[in-house]
Amino acid sequence: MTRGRPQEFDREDALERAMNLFWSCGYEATGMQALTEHMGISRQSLYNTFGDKQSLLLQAIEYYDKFLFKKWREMLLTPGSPLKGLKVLLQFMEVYATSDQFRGCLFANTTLELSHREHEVKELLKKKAVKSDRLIEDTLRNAVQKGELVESVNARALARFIMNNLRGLMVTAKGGATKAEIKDIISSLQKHIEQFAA
Amino acid sequence: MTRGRPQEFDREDALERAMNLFWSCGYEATGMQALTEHMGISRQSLYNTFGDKQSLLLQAIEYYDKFLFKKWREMLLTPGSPLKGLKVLLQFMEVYATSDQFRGCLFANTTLELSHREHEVKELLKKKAVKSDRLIEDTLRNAVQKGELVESVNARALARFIMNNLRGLMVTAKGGATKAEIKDIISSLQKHIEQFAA
DNA sequence: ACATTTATGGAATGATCGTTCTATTATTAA
DNA sequence: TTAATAATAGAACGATCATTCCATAAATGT
Repeated sequence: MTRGRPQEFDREDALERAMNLFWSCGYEATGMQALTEHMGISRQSLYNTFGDKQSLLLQAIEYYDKFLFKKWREMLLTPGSPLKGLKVLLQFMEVYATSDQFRGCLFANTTLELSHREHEVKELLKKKAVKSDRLIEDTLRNAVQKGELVESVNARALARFIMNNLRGLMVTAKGGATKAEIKDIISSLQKHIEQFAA
Repeated sequence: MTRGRPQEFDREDALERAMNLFWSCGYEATGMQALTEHMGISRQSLYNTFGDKQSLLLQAIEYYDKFLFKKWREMLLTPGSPLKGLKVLLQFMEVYATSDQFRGCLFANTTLELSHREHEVKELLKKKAVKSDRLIEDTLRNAVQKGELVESVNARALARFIMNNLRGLMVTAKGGATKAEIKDIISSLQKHIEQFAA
């Protein structure tokens, strides 16, 4: 069917590298030259495969989405108990926020940098934010169903509250907060959730 | 004493305009040409008075600090009761986060955009973050002293938790959250605080 | 009058930006 | 072989970036 020379580089690999550069440096600070070098492909191949810079960012965000939610789902599901899964996630966020390799969240970074002037980017990020909220909300509903949380809990509001705290953590941690500060925040959030334990 | 032509423009006015531009557009997206136009002074005057772009940003952040904490202190103090003052502040943040003129927080915006590569900027922003935490912490201690909060409350941890939520709100709101989402978050935060009411 | 400081406008710097074009080579399917 | 697709390198695009230099005019204190 298809004719012509096949693609040599792995599209996913190149995209992952682009994602990492956007994640580490931000959108404006990441130049096309740095991208080609870090992705290991030529300028033409980049434009042919991913389009212009903004289009590449959108695809990098989608890749980050896949990458992130896979990890989140693993943490939320594997412990068997939804509430324990949530604690694993929060514990992981604490470790990440206090690590030397911390570079925030690509969603949060890009939201603050671009959402006010790039409508297409904003729309995509809005969907991802809703998706995050839903994932936590579903986890909370599972916890209610398994009798781990009281039925009177407002799962949607609590999920939004938790996600708001995680977004805040991305700012607090990037601002150079100490480990003690991060621990205080996660600990407070844990206790807030335990309030609704059955 | 001083000889020569006196400065014609008002330094504070020009700085406020610079702050507003950085606040609305971000650091990288704000060009020197846009700054001179919006500040109403010539390029030379800008460099003579404020130094280079990064130096101008640092001064704009200081101006924002003055501007912000003055407003916060007013809200926290005027109602007479520390706890009521805190509620006024949270209510104000809810209104701001759901307004059409919302443009986030200059501290948060700049933290995510620059703190990972501009050490001097990061240091300054770290100080402002600590200052915010302290302001809330002091308010909470006043509330304890006035018998509005139980003595067992960990004022420092709670202050950090509140500030983390406000930072999160700056991301959540910029991501295009609905008014219902913002209300859920502020409402949850209010209830969390009321937990410690005496 | 004189020295000093500021303001203004224009030109120029060198660098980098994202993007496109051209030309050449390589690898596939028909 | 031929047509089609992809890879690479290099040049060039026009635009914008932050910054500096220059020349000139205006307003001050001594």
